Amino acid sequence: MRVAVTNPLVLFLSRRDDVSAEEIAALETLTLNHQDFAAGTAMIRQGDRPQSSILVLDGLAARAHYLADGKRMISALHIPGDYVDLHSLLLDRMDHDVTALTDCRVALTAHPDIRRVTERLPHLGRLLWLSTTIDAAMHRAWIVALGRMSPLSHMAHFLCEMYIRLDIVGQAADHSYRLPITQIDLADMLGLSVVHVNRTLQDLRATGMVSWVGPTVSIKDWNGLRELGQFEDAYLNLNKRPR
Amino acid sequence: MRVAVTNPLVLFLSRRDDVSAEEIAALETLTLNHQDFAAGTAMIRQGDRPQSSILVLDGLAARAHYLADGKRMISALHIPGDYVDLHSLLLDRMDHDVTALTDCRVALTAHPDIRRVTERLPHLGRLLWLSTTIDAAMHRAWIVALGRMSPLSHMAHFLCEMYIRLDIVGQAADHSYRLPITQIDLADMLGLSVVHVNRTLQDLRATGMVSWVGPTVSIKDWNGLRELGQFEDAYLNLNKRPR
DNA sequence: CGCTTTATTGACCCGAATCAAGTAGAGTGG
DNA sequence: CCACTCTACTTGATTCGGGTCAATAAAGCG
Repeated sequence: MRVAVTNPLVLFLSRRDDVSAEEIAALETLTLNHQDFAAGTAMIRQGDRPQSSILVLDGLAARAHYLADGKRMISALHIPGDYVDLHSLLLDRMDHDVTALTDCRVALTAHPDIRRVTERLPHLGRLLWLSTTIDAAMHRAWIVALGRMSPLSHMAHFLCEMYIRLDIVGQAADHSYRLPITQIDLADMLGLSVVHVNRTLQDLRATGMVSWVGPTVSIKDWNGLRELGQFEDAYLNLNKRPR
Repeated sequence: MRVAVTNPLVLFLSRRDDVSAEEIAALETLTLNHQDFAAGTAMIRQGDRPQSSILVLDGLAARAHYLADGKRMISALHIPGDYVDLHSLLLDRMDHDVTALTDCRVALTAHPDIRRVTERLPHLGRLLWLSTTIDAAMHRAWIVALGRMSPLSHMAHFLCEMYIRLDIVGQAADHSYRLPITQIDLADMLGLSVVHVNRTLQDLRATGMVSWVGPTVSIKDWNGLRELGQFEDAYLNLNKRPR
């Protein structure tokens, strides 16, 4: 029996810098402890003080914030290869929930182990640091889209981002990928009402640039969608270079 | 003549963990190289590949993103003690400008020097990593406010955040601080039009919770403002503990 | 003291929220 | 196998928050 598919975190990091065999081995050891979460369940809750960090191996997870009046906002969507809460290694308490939007398989990585690895392999430490700064860059892109883009452009931007990110970890092909999320989830990512998301999605489909049937997104006109969403991939740091 | 006021970065870090004398010395050495920027000038531009990172010593700096149609969005406001672009140590190219909103004095810290320090003093390295994860946490708080809060609450949240952050680095007293920014800048941080910012500001003043005269913000009713802005300071990681 | 930038106000309009109702699927169980 | 239920999706009507446009007042500032 073959060893499990390549660790998606290795794919994520390898896209940005060379990852040595020793570093890969360290990551494999770090991510041995798997766990499953059913769609809709919370992996971590606001206020928790986790002793380990969660790496998504399969499925989609979201960072969810709840307001006093019950409103929800999703500040990030995480895919396989994403370290959802690596920052909890350094942070005090979780300032948000992490929720499984679909059934998820994750790896739990104990904080002391991570710390040990980063001290033994400083370059790998920097790569992990890098992954949290890419998170921050994605946050900024979302801020810009929330603050200054039309819903239509925002949605286009979101679909572009998801394509690139999923492609890197081998979950997209031919400008097409699975995105099994509800319009409710999407509304909470775009900061819109569900009704308006539905209408915006219809407008987007009407452009012919994208089809989104069931869980499958297919980008028919990549350049058009990129332009509509003013999507520049620079913030995802896709260049392979020494870090 | 006395040595310059304590490095605000040391204040920032000391609030979150003990910083040893050796670490402070290393930071002082790192931040010797000062430079001034006039209000309105760009310290770094989108697309740049900086060889050093900027620490704000005095003044206010913003991360500014420009869209195709000329719209501007500010994704973060930085104050003394903030490492504006520490992430450029790891990232490829700047995905945004860094602009001086007021006259600024900064320290330029060369990337090789930072790298060397973090390898020699891993704990200090983690503290710097921590500062970038706090940036990310602030980004998330802004995302939530942009997506799901009313302009009035958003503004209240913003003023609460600024008070806490400025207080930590000794730039606030008695719930009062200097915030010499224009309503134009504020509009680009809140994702609103200038006109609406002006009106919202009047509404906020009308609550009596805040006065903002000239450059001076005075919070008259901290608890009221906190509640209005649903401000929870957890995301700023104000607990001093081992990191 | 002009000149430019910022702050303020009013009129008008449009985009997005809200409210309400109905449709379509996917399970579930009798 | 079909009624029942739950959730997600869709559509229409209405309301309202916030944008846009335009004009004026008030600061800064060279």
